[in-house]
Amino acid sequence: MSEEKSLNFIEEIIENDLKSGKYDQIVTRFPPEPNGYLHIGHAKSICLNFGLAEHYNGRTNLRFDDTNPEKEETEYVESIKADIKWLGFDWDQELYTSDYFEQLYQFALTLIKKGLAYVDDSTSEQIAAGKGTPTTPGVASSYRSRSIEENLQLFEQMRAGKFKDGEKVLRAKIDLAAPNMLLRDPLLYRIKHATHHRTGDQWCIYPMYDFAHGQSDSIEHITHSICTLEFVPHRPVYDWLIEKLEIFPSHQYEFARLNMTYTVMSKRKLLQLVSDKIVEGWDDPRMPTISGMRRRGYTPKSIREFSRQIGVAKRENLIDLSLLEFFVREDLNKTATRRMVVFDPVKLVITNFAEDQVEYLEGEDNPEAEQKTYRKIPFTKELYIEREDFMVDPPKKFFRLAPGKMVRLKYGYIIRCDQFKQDENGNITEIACTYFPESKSGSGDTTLKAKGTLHWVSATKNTPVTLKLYDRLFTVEDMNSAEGEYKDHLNPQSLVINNAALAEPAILEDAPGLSYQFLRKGYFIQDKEKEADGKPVFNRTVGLKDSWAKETKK
RNA sequence: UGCCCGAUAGUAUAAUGGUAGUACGACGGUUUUUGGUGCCGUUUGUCUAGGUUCGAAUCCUGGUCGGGCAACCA
Repeated sequence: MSEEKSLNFIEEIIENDLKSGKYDQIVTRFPPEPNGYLHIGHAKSICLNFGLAEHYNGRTNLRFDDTNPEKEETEYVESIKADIKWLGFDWDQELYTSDYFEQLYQFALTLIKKGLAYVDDSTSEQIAAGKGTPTTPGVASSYRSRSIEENLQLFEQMRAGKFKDGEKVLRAKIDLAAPNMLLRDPLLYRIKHATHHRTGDQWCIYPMYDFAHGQSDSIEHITHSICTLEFVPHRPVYDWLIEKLEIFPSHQYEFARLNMTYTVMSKRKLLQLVSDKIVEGWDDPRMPTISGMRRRGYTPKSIREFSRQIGVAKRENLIDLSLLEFFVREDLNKTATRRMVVFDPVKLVITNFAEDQVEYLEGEDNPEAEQKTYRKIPFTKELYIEREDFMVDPPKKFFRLAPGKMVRLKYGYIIRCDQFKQDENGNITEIACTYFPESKSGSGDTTLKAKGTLHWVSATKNTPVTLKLYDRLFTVEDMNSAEGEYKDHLNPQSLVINNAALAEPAILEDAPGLSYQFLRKGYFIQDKEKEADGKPVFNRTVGLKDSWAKETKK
């Protein structure tokens, strides 16, 4: 980290706290609720929390915020841990808010004994009504004036399971006229006779977010508790509880959550996409989840770089998907193994090449690599090229194959198109070419020149592959302000399957998990699933930039 | 009509009272056995009205616009 970089507002706070001696070491935490899979928005938070601790020699706890047994599952715990590790971060301690249930209960007793909390028998409707509105103060329920002894007894009975769900709650006694609605006696505990993924049936009362998060931060001596903007109005509650409980003063800081074009980022909506089977699962490559992006071929580095570049601020934002794509291309360009795959094959015959001859050409695995490695590519009389790479009557700027024109076959020879065949509908069925042996790749011969270079595969020595071409899940840029239901804007083209593609044979020998660039096409990664007949499936991570496509649109 | 947060190119993000910069995008050029990559260049910005000051994106006041807050969710 030698480069001069300006600080974001949280880094400024930390540097000041370190300089002033307020803290010797910073402690952050990443506090996911295990009720869904992590998405790219969480990745921003993970990079922030873990990155800060890394940079300032602090530490970061992973704490599962599991105070709502009805929504939380162990499956989610495991996926969250795997995603954080995959992103390249290590937590100091693995913790659960449920580990603190006894401690939190004791905190609640402390509050009651101080006359700062009371058991309320009102229904949730009555409580909501009693809170008033933003412009009118709330009114106290008759239970607000219960004695400390009665509150203590009732709260113990709540824990002991004497009451049904919703019969009673514990509330803080703060200020029913506060302009901040959250200060109007917020709920601290509710009764839920539900089985918790870790504590089982040990508890039937569960703390609310407000009574769990800040206290957990305090127990762990978190110095900088970083969360998203929607918790700003909770901060006075956070501070009030810490003050009244006289515990370690953690502080909360808020930043704007990540929004991205053409996608949704709420766990509720993502869960719906999964349960309504609009996508295949949480790790569907179209999902903005970490696991989906991993399956799609995104790299941890590209996500970390993306998080760094988007910065941290307090203003609402909507980040261009193209920025994420830039970072994954940047990373993959340096690391992806090059292979040739013809997506839409059309036959090409080299008329002056021997019938049964197979010539093995050498192809660089990656022109950007410092240590060059090569693979063999079989070259034969009959080949396939991309249908779109041939035109009978091409426009001026078309650098590809056309009658009488010359192109280079990548890693091979320059060829000239002499003839072509068409069916009755005008579709090209075969192209006949002459090749020039002296133009062989690497020969250094420069007498012949070709403007374009095409990728190709042997017609006899290739392997069929399935290609899954993914695109944005939605058709609307800003899904937050899109009219109607978000499901109205699903992109019908978000997945296009190509069953006709043919790949060079080297692809069968490659190590699993390799990132590929299919030459002139895009970045791909092999999917975990194969076709029933064993045919490999490749997911498109992102296409290559295509200035020809842009040109043709003009 | 209460309280809170925010407002800098198309999108993000810097400038911490002293030359408005960076990245992505867009556009153009160049190199190239990937119409990829690399390299070079162009373009567009301080929400508004006052005030303080030699000097304001920055400080103050009013307004406008955007977001949030009245879950036994987090």
